[in-house]
Amino acid sequence: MNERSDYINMLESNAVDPTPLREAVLMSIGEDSRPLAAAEIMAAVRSRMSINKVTLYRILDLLVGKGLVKRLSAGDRAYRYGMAKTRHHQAHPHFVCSRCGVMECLEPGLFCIDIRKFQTNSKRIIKYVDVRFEGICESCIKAQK
Amino acid sequence: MNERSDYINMLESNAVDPTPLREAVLMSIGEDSRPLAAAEIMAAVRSRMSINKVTLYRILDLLVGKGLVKRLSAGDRAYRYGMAKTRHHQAHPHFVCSRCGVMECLEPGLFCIDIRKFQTNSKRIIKYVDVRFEGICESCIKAQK
DNA sequence: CAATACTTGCAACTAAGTTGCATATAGGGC
DNA sequence: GCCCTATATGCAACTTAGTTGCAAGTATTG
Repeated sequence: MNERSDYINMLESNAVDPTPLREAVLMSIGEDSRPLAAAEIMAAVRSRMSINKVTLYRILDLLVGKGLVKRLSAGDRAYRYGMAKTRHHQAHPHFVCSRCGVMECLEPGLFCIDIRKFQTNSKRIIKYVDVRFEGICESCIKAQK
Repeated sequence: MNERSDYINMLESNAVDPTPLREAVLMSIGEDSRPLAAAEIMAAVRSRMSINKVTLYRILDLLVGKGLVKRLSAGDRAYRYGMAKTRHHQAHPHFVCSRCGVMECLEPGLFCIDIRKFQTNSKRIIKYVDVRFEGICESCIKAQK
């Protein structure tokens, strides 16, 4: 999807020192079409270099804090991390397979929710909406045939 | 909301032996307007009787398995448990406060998602849709003033 | 080159939930 | 009533995913 230099750029333009590990973490997330669990990111980074899990979690926290990465909940107990929405990357619903736990992105705009509508008749402040579909993914359907 | 006997009835009509602990767990969930975390259910039950955490989790698994209770994800690492949808209890979106973590139910029908629409242009089997709003709850807004 | 700040690693810890196994407790059959 | 089996509960130890404290390494800056 992107050049290495694009990731370095993203880091720098968010005032994050682009260390090799940070670059590798961001790239692992950015190069995958699906949001990944920390363990998957760890495996991806470790295929190229060595990283400690604490460092990984701290880099993830940093990237989430800087708004580069979005922390998603998959309905199980492990977060998934995906690239945050940018000009080229709209908000979209996600799908989680209840058999294998994989998370996939669905097309944006399949439906849109107007947060302001809720805002008016609510005493709460609403910031995000998260739409998650659950079911069986394509490869699990194939596998059981 | 309900009589004790209603909960016993629910259990029996789902072929679950209505032991005092199961009844207390189901009642704790049913009498609260919000879906509760396991720790909250534990506290509620323990105010009346003694229960071990393993027993609680096993009862929760059983009730979820029998379709009496729904396991919800709040975006943090603890599940919430709420009464499953019945004739009198429609599916509805939830709200989670990102400050205190409380989960609340929103009115059903504020928007409806047609699962079949997704089904047609998807190679996946979709079973549920989960809509979760995130923001600041009323009492946290008051607290900061 | 020393002082300081930032980054990474290691070990130990935490929260939420799970597993294995032992001990109740409840019904059936005789 | 007593034995046998099935189900329910409890206790301890374990697991997973993530966090904290602190030490050591690296970089930057005056």
